[in-house]
Amino acid sequence: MKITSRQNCPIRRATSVLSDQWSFLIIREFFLEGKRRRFQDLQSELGLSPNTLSNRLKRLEQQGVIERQIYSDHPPRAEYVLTSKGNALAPIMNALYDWGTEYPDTNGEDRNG
Amino acid sequence: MKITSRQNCPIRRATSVLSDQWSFLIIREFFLEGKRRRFQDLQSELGLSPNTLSNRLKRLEQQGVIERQIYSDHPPRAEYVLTSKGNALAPIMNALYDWGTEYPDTNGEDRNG
DNA sequence: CGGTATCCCTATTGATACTG
DNA sequence: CAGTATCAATAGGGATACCG
Repeated sequence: MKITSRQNCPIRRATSVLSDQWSFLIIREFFLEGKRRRFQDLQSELGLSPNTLSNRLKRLEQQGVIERQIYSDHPPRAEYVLTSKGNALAPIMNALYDWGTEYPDTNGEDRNG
Repeated sequence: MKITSRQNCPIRRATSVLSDQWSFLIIREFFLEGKRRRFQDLQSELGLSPNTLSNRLKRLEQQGVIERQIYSDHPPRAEYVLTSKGNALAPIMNALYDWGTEYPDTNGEDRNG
């Protein structure tokens, strides 16, 4: 890692996308549960309210991490998939996984999920 | 990555520590600027208010990621260093760095720093 | 220098109800 | 099913002043 400038730092850019809990946890679901996730899947898996999930998904879509595919069926069906940019998060998720495995003792408060 | 349970997931544990922007960016400073960081160094480098920095440092210390060393000099001197647990974050930071380098185009709003 | 104490603003989140 | 609308609670964070 050869960071030379704090301005425009790659880590900063990365964490500006992954700035909050939900973004990480939503992306985790794609690696955990499968390539294609539906709105209600994510909601029940993560236990968040629909408006929060909607906001996070919109942001992630804007950032090019996930892609939304909507089918006008009845009932309607929406599927979210990782883009190549989203799939490229795998090393980060793996690194987080490894670290969380090696140091399981965080006194961080736990939520449902 | 073989996640079997959403409960007690290592990624969840990791992100509960690295839940916010500042934690990542504070830790980044240790890898960027050096092993030992002082309060004022971090504050001027990151451009945050002292109370916010104080809160983040306390939490990171509680979580065992950094260690606080206080010297009762005049003027007083405090130094923060990464613990082994904190140093073990290097792969995560590297992965974030790589991803942020490969995908520099996030429309995430930028701050100072 | 290394913080703490206030005050205040904003974003995030949950809860709930509702729509196409 | 896949969201949107609304209201309320909370935490994160900035600005500023102050203390040992």
